[in-house]
Amino acid sequence: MKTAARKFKDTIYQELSKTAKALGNPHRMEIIDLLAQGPFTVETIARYTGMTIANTSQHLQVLKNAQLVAINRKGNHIYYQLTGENVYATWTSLRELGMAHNAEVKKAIDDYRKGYHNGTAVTAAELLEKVHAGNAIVLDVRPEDEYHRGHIHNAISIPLDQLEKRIRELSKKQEIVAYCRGSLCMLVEEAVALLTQHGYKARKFDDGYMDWALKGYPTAMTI
Amino acid sequence: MKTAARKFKDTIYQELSKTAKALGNPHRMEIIDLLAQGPFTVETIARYTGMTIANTSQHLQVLKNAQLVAINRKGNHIYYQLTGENVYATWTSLRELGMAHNAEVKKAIDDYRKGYHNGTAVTAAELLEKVHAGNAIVLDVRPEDEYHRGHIHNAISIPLDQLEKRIRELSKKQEIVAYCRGSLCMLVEEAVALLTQHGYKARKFDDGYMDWALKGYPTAMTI
DNA sequence: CGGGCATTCAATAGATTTATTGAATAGATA
DNA sequence: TATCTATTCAATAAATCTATTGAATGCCCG
Repeated sequence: MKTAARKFKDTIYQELSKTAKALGNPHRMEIIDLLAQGPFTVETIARYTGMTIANTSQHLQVLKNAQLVAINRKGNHIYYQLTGENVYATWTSLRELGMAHNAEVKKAIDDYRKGYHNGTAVTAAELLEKVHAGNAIVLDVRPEDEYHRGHIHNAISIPLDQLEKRIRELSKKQEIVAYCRGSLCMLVEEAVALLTQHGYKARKFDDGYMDWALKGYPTAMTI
Repeated sequence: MKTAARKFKDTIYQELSKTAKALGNPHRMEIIDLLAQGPFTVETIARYTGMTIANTSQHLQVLKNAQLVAINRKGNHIYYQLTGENVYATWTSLRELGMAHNAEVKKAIDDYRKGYHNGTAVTAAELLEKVHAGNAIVLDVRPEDEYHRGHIHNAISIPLDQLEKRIRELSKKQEIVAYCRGSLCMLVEEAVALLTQHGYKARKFDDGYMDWALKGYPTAMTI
């Protein structure tokens, strides 16, 4: 026979583990990571993650049941978004833990970054100084709507997929510091490689926008 | 064909989800919660969680493979312990998230508390007043070492497992406000029930020490 | 060296999770 | 009202996770 205390604990841990289970799938982790940038439709999420629509929807239902995401109808589309900042905070916590304890993760990131030969990254403190001094072009290479929702103060937006054809908008004389979402987002690597290749003085800020914003550093948004 | 970027993401999310998966089981969550108190043997963990030894061992292997716990031989026993503070930090983050978003959890805690018929809890503001006025005994029922690391200003320490035999140290005339860790810790409920049963005027402060300290209310520590 | 004890391993059946498929639904638009 | 479109549901087979059992391992101590 179980004591009341045992039953209580069983319930609590059972319920709490549901949250962790919902996060414990690679596709759903990628979805959380993506939704941290803002609300997206099922179709967009599916395209980003390379899943079928039906499969994506199914994973979104799991996240919704665990109260990690919520929906928001707009016209013919349904936008999914995180239910709160604490969802992203927990995902960050898990990511940090994984990155600290899992050698495979470290190796994969290292290998991928090394493949680009993009030199060392600018630190947040260095970038803050550059932003204040105004002696560097800060370049946001994320998709444009993510830029509009929030970006580093004084940054300009050229999404990666437009960078090649719009590259003349940039100056070869000033240093360019490019950034994207951060941590696991590798848009910035491709951007810096492209810029360097075209003779620009480009460096990367690979902490990304989320980290910058979380530090309370200056941001802006356009409406 | 998958792009290099897609392969990279697959690897990363696959690996990161392993950590979340390891945490995504009620038994393993309880083990993590227990190991936060310090190292324990398999047998102790099994007894505490109500599992068989073999099953406990199996879950511990899962946690070990995910690098969340490590072993430490001592004589004939093997002690399991968390591999770092960040493991507990992540578990805390998950717990907070679950408690914030999961109605079942809130309800279970509520119901369990109600089962003790310990009356209503003292709010933090009320307790603050009582502490200032000095017209209540503030009683810390956590294990003694936790009391020493930090406690509510002017609280006295009688760990729950010593309360029955040391109960005469308390006065029946003054109101007693007991507290423990908070959230999932139910020591305080048992303490108040015991005190009431012995004719003391006891109430509970069930936010617990962590909440009190986080509010910036007065605390003290002994060395 | 050998008995005893704590822990792990291996096998298995039952439960849960996952991706895929094609059909169903619910809002918007006309 | 009928049609269109984005999204969800339902069914299924394959994969993975879980608890249980009993046997195997490895370490201590006499």
